[in-house]
Amino acid sequence: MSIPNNPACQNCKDRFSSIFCKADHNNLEQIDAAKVCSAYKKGQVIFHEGAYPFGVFCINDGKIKLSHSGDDGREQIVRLVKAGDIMGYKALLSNERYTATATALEDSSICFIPKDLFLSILQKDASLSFEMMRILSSELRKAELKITHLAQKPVRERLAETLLFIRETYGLEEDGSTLNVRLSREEIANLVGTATESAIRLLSEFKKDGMIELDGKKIRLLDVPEIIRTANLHD
Amino acid sequence: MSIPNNPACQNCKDRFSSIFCKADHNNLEQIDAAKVCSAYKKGQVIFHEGAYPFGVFCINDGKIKLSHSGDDGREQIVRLVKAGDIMGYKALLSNERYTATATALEDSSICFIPKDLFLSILQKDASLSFEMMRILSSELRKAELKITHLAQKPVRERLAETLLFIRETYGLEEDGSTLNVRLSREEIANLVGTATESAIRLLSEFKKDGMIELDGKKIRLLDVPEIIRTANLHD
DNA sequence: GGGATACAATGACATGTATCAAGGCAAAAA
DNA sequence: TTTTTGCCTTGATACATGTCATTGTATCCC
Repeated sequence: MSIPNNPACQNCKDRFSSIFCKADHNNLEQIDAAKVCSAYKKGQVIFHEGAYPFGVFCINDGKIKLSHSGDDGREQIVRLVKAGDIMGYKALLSNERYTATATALEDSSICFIPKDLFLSILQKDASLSFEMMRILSSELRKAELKITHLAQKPVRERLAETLLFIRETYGLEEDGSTLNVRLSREEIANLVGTATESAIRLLSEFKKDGMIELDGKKIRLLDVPEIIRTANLHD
Repeated sequence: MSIPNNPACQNCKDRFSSIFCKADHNNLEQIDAAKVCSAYKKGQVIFHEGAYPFGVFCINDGKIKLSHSGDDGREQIVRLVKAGDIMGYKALLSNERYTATATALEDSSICFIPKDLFLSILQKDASLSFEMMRILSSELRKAELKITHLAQKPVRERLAETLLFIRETYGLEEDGSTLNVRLSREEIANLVGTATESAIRLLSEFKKDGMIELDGKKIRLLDVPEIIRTANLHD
């Protein structure tokens, strides 16, 4: 299933960028003592839509997708998660079941922090809870923007926007142009909110127009300014 | 512009349902002393997308829409606000400009709470900030569900869903079937995320099918179970 | 290696929805 | 009243996009 290995939070390479960077030192020690870190293989599910949350997950290393599954079974990816991010907090805070499924996009190392501890520290540590609010606000802002674009922009623009979003989230490889994640065409489509075939067709167009280069699941962004123009980003 | 009238928070009819129901009594007194309550006419803008926030707004009475304006000028309604709700907190917490415009759907009475006071109380009052997180989580959950539905459901289903959403938010009139708000066809379309003409056409269909009754801007829900079925709600 | 399986790509087609245009109706203004 | 204005409504049309079907192409496993 998953191999535990417990790196100390105090040495976590993301301790300065994650939500816990603002946390009190004592609290960080408590978290470190209680957390359990596990390894997940690519494709493995960390938690399932509909299940009850027992804590939050903090990504030590790897990449995760969070997705809803619609009535017809098609999935909609609602968030991409990277090292240093936490996930599963929404269900925990609103005391409801998970509304999304978390799946590893590559082999990942993920820490689990028990519910009670996380909530009690949130009660005590004002700067941590403030940081939590900042994260929630920012996610909400992104979600509302996505709603507007889904309602108003054609697929072509949304695909271009999605490529830029992936770059922002996961960055580029050493060559400075290849997106640093491998997604299937279907996953890209589920991120854009369109049919797989449409995503494929438009990616081919983008390639023909010299905006991108395709090599299997590798995507190189050749002409970012043109992609930005295609995305029609004035917002 | 707007006529100030300052009802005491301690007697506010929504003090038990709003976010402040969990707030400490001392803090509530502070808020009461600092807040400014104003009256807004229907159609009046409370704050504008792109402006900097100086505080949060708490609805004393009335109904408000929060909307993004897309690139082409078309608006997308992202939230409906009612008495007891607060708005403008997202921009405040993430320390950014407003991403939406707030417009009164009817004559409303709205209190303004200055930024510094709100933030400082949020720092001190753990249960208030916890309540704030609950609200944010819940809004985020709704937004993500909307994203999935926009991406996957046809307009017909989304319109049915929107009618149910309006009922949930603003409730019904005394007759037990008329939606307790007057929205233009354009506003309904901007809530659904479709063209005005499409919304009109589908409303006519719903009427023909006996699900609803239309009388100007009044909408009566005649057959709620059938509307639920049309909305295809299994989620 | 060679079959099997999953994924990618492309074409043909159907259709939901947006867009454009024109007319109707009702409330407000002159 | 008549005019004006703002919405609502309906029809005709075009187009983007989803769906279905087929072939090609890697990748995995026995």
